[in-house]
Amino acid sequence: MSIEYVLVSEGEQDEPIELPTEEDGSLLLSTVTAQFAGASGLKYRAGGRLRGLRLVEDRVSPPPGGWAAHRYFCAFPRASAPSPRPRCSDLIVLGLPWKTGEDAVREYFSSFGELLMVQVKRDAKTGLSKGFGFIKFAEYEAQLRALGRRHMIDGRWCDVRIPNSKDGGAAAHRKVFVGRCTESITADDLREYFGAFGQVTDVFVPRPFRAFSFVTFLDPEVAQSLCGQDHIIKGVSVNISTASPKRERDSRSQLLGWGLLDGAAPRVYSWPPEAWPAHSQHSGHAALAPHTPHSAAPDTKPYLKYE
DNA sequence: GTTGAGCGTT
Repeated sequence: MSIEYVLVSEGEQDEPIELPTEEDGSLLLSTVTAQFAGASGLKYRAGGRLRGLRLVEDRVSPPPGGWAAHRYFCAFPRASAPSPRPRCSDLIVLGLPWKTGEDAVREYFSSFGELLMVQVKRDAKTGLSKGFGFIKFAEYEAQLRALGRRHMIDGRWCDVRIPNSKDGGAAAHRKVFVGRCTESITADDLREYFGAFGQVTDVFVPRPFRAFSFVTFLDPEVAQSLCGQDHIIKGVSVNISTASPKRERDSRSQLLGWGLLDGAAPRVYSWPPEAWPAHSQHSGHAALAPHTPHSAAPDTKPYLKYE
C-alpha cells in the first residue's frame, strides 16, 4: 500500500490540510498533532452522525471505505473534562473566645461538613488560647459554606479565612483599596455598590473611622479593572486603587492606571447613576447579608464579611 | 485624616 493524502481539518467547518498516511495505510496521530496541536483523535461524519476513528498507539486506522471517502476533523480532550475539584485548604478561625477549645470549635463547624482537623492555638507555657485556630474540611463545598461569613462561637463573632501563609498573595489581586471614604459610607453600602461589578467576598471598614476601606472581589479581573478609577458612592467621590502598602505603589504602572501619563482626563464613575440619594439612611440589606450582625450583637470587630 | 488585628512549636 502506498502513501496517500487524507483531508483533515481542525473543526468540521475549518479548511482541511492534506496529511500523508503511512505505508500500512494508517495515519499517525503525531502527523495530525504536528498540524493540530492537542488533537487526541479523528472523527468524521457518516450519514449524519459523527463517527470516531480507531486509534491504536499512534496509528489512526482508515474507515471501512478507505480514507478518500470522507473528510476528517480533530477530536480534542474535553476542555471541561472532569475537572479535579478544588482541594480543601486549612482555614484559620480568628476571634475565638479565650475559653473556646477544640471540642466547641469542632461541634460548631461540623454543621458545615465533615472536619478533618481542628486546632486551637495555645501559649506553650500557660496553655491559654491565643484566640485563633485552624480547621480543615473534607469537602470543598463545606469550606465554601464556611468561608466568607461570620460565625458566632461561644458568644463571639469569629472569621474564617484562607490563612495568609497559604494564599500565596493571590488575595491581594482580588482586593481594592477604597480611599476618601466618609463615615457615612458603611460596609453594606460598599458591598451593595461594588456588588454591581462582581461578587464581593469581603468588605473591611476600619473602626474607629479612617478614610478608607477594602473591598475584595471573587474575580481578580474585576478588582483590577476598577483600580485607578474614581467612583461616586452616596454622593462621595472615592478613589479605588490596588490594595498594597503605599511605598510599593509609587510606580509608573500606578500612574498609568490613574490615566496621568497618557494625558487622559481622570474619569469619575457612578453606578448605578441614580441609586444614591445623598443622605439616604441605608436599610433593607439584611437579605443580602443574612449573617451580618448589624446592631443585633455588640460587635467590636472593624469589618463585615459577606457570602 | 488614602493601606487592614490577630496567621500555625509539631
